[in-house]
Amino acid sequence: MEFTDFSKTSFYYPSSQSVWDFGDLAAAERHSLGFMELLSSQQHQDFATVSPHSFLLQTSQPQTQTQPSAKLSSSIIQAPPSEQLVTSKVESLCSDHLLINPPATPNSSSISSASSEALNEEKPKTEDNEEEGGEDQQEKSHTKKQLKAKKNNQKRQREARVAFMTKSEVDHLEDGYRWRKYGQKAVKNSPFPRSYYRCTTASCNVKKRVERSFRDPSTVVTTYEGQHTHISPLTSRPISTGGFFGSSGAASSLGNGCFGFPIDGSTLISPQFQQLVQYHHQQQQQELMSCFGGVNEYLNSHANEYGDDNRVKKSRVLVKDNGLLQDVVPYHMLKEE
DNA sequence: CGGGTTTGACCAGCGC
DNA sequence: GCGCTGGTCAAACCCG
Repeated sequence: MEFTDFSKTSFYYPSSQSVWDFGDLAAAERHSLGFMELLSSQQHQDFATVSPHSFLLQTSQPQTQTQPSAKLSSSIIQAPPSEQLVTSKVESLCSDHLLINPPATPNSSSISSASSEALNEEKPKTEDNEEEGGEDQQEKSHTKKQLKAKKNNQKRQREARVAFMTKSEVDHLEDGYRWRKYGQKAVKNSPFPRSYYRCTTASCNVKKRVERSFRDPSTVVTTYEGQHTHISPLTSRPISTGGFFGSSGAASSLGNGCFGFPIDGSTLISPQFQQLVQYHHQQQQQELMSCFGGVNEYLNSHANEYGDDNRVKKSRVLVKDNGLLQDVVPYHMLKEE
């Protein structure tokens, strides 16, 4: 099995409600903020999901096409619920690419409403489909309901989306889940079509769009919508043996973050990202230790900037204690400290 | 034969 | 209202 090299992946967070036009990534980048700016601009959001890697992602450096594969860059673009586009383009000190994950189930009202609608869509209570049975019928009725909702003058609200860019020659990147393509559309101002995929798992309505950036044909933009309601069918490794956050949907397995700060039920990390990070981690585990050293150094030197952000403090302390690193990093590596 | 892909058609939202 | 665009459907097709 061959997994996507997510070390070359940049992450984006389109608004849950606004349609992200990836044809204008350059515009998004023009609005990029430094990572610290991103942090400060997100004070209203729960940033317990910030990883130490992210703290390392401070130096801003343009991403170029000619970038050698060994030279990695990372982008974080987040569109907060206010629909204000906040972007951050950062580069990792340890050639890493991790994102600050905005709430998969955000506190904001806009996304929360989207989530609740998604729930309603998943478990609709209608009179239409009472006589209908089976998956197909449910899907059809689901569509009917969508149409009905639209007719009721309700703007269709989308699930929270997460998108990321990956340098790859392959359009459809293996991410551990099984997808069924259900559509393809030509993209305006782009010679590359956009493909639409749906998770093949029954009762899981996660979708993803895959398109190639027309500005950088070597870059594939993948946008996930929704959250998996199941564990990745292609992932069998449990969290304790190498997963960053554990498998998607297994909230109980998120007892500790890979970076040392605890991830409890209120910590908002989307399953997609957990999965991505998991693969990412498997590839770059070797680099972690040096990264964490940098994290603590950085956190200490920027303590004032973070103010009394308990989450930052917590991560700093716990990183020192290795946290779940004890699980994911070979013992001898820890001992070498 | 089952599951995935292709592709034309359809629909809704949005801007003019 | 009209046209454009994004998103989805579904029949036909492909493939192992």
